[in-house]
Parts: sequence; structure tokens; C-alpha cells
Amino acid sequence: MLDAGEELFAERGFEATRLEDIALRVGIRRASLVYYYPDKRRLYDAVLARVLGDLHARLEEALASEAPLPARIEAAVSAWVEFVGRRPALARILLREAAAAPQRRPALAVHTQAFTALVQRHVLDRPEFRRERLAPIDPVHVASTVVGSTVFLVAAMPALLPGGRHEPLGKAQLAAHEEEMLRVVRRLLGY
Amino acid sequence: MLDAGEELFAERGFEATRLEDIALRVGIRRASLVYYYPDKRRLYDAVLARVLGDLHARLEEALASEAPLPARIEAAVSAWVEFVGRRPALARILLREAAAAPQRRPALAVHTQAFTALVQRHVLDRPEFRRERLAPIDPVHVASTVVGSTVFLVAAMPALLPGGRHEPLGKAQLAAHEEEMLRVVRRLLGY
DNA sequence: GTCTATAGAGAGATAGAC
DNA sequence: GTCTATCTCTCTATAGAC
Repeated sequence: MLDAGEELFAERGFEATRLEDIALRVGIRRASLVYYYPDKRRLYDAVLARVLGDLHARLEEALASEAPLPARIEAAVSAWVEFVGRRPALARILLREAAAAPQRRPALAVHTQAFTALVQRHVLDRPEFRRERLAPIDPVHVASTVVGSTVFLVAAMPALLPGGRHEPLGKAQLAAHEEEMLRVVRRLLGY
Repeated sequence: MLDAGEELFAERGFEATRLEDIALRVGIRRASLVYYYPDKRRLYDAVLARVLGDLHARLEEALASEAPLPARIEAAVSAWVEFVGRRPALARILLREAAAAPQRRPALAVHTQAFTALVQRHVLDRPEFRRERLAPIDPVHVASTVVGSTVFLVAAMPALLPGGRHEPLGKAQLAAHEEEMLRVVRRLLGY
């Protein structure tokens, strides 16, 4: 049910997705959805909460290890790329949320806070981080670059490749992208 | 009229945008829109055609100059960043189109062709390009990185910055991003 | 060109049986 | 839990006056 919603909301957007289609994919009728979620918006919220929760858990795992700081950051970037590569619906959902005017994304706002807190706790607040000689770059800019190029690649690129082969993106391309992201982060963080 | 459509389609998406709102912004009534565009989809197509046409013209200007190849490529990247920075609605529209499942973006398909042809003609087909010692990287990947990180930054970042200041993105941040994109392109193209 | 008025379709939400 | 049936609303599209 959340699976069906995740896929359809991602591919069509909230407004264009019909509850009928979600129900059909699950194998029940539209009215039966109400038994689980009182309305469309709450179903969407549940989809968003689940996928972002999963991502959050994965990133926390990478960031909270015992390894030194640069290795932990790189592990988080790798985890991110791998996670999105395996779950392209997240890429599409983030693209759509990013496209919406800021005042039109109340659902996402709650979650972004959790991610900034995560980075704050495991990176920015750490004494090792303060000792790093950083390039004079806004960390939000770094995050935006990594997130933006990854989601765009995962969502848009398969269709642009010759041969008509779509999802999922090839392993080689994903690995190349991961390398590229690591390079960007290393340079921006100045180590 | 195209201005109003561009902004609203960008911020809300095609489905969620009401013709009523577009008409209101123009200062006429909904039914009067029909005099110019027979239906909603054609208005959207016209919006897309205009903004992508403008971008195409700007990029062609940058790519068709007499300068040597690396300089022309860099000019195109700079033109791209500057163009999107001044027209954030394009960023949002591209984000939405990228998010849509491939088979659900007939409108964009026509235009992407024009851009790949542009690159083909002014870059890939040039003998100078063939002589370059390139990193073994897919040019589509390069384009995806530049486009994706820029549109995401322009659309999403203003809201993430402290102070509640939204659009447009500050000049300093845009300039920093442009530098970053140039660096990525230079490295990926191997010069 | 722009309007008012209305038709018509589609979709979410609700009621209540089984 | 899942269904059928229906209500209600919103929005696009159309007709036709000015």
C-alpha cells in the first residue's frame, strides 16, 4: 500500500495521482483505502514519512560510526547515492517537493529539520570538524549539490540514454556518480 | 499571460494549477484564456516552448562564438547558471519534468532533442573536441550533473537558508555555484 | 476580446451493507 | 476489512451575448 503510493505519487505527483490507481495496484477498491488512511493527504504523508525515515536511519548508521570524520562523511555520501539508486521513487518525490514553492511544502518541512539536526549532531558539532581547514563554502550548498545532482541523475537520466532502457540506472553509472560526489564533497570540505 | 502561466505551473505543477488563478493574475476571466489558447495543455506547451526557446537561444549564442572550444563550453555553463538564476521558474519546471515518469513527458521530449542537437553540432562534432583528452565520462552524465545541481539549488535552497529569505538566490551564492559547475565540467572533460 | 452562464466529467469523501 | 452506491465539489470546456 505504501509501496504503491510511493511509486505513483513519485511518478505522477500528488494531484495527478488517483486513489483509484493506488487501490487497483494493491488489489482493493478505492473506498477500502479509507480504512487505513482517512484521506489522500495522510496517505501521502505516510509515504513520505516512511521513505525519509528509512533514509534517515541509513544516514545515521553511516554518520554515527566510530570511524574518523572524513570517512564517516564519505560513508554517508556513499550510502545516500546507493539508497537513491535502489529507490528511484525517492528521487522523484524530492524533485517534486523541491519544485514546489516553499510555502507549499508543509509535509517536507517537518522532515528536513530531522536531517539538518542529524548533520549538526554528527558533523558540525564535532570538535574534529571544527579543526578541519574548510573551503569557505556553505554546507547547505554542499548538501544541495550532492542531493540535487543525484536525484536528477537517478530520475531523469535513464530516459535520456540511447536504447530506450529505463530504470534502474546501471551500476557502472551509479558508481561513477558516487565517485564524482565524493570528489565534490572532499573538495568543498577542503580535505 | 505566458509569464503568469510560467510562474504558476512552476510553483504548483500542471495539475494543481487552476486556469482561474492564471486568468486572475492576468486580469481577465477564465473563459477569456480560451481566446488565446484552446486548452490548458496548449497553454502549458506554449510556456514550455517559450522558456526553453529562450534558453536555447542563449546557449547557442555562447556555443557558436569564435572562441576556442574550452572557452565556449565554459561560456555556455556560465550562461546556463545565470539564465536559471534569473528565471527560477525554469528550475522548477525542469524539476517537475524530470520527476515525471519518462512516458509521461511528451511535452519535454520534443525540446530535449533540440538541446542534444545543439551540443552535438557545436561540441561533439567539432574536430577540436575529438582531439581533447577526455576523462572517460558520459557527456550525458556531465550535463545531468550541471543541470541537476543547478536547478535544485535555485529552486530548493532559498527556502533552506536561515532568515526566511526566499527567492531570488543571492548573487554571491550563484557566483559560487557557477565556479563549482565550471570546475566540475573542466574536470570531467579532462582539461 | 472579454464576459456570464452552464454543461459535463472526474475524483475524493461518506454512508452503510456484508 | 472490503464492498457498492451516492453525495458533493471542483475544475475544464463550451455556448453564446455584448
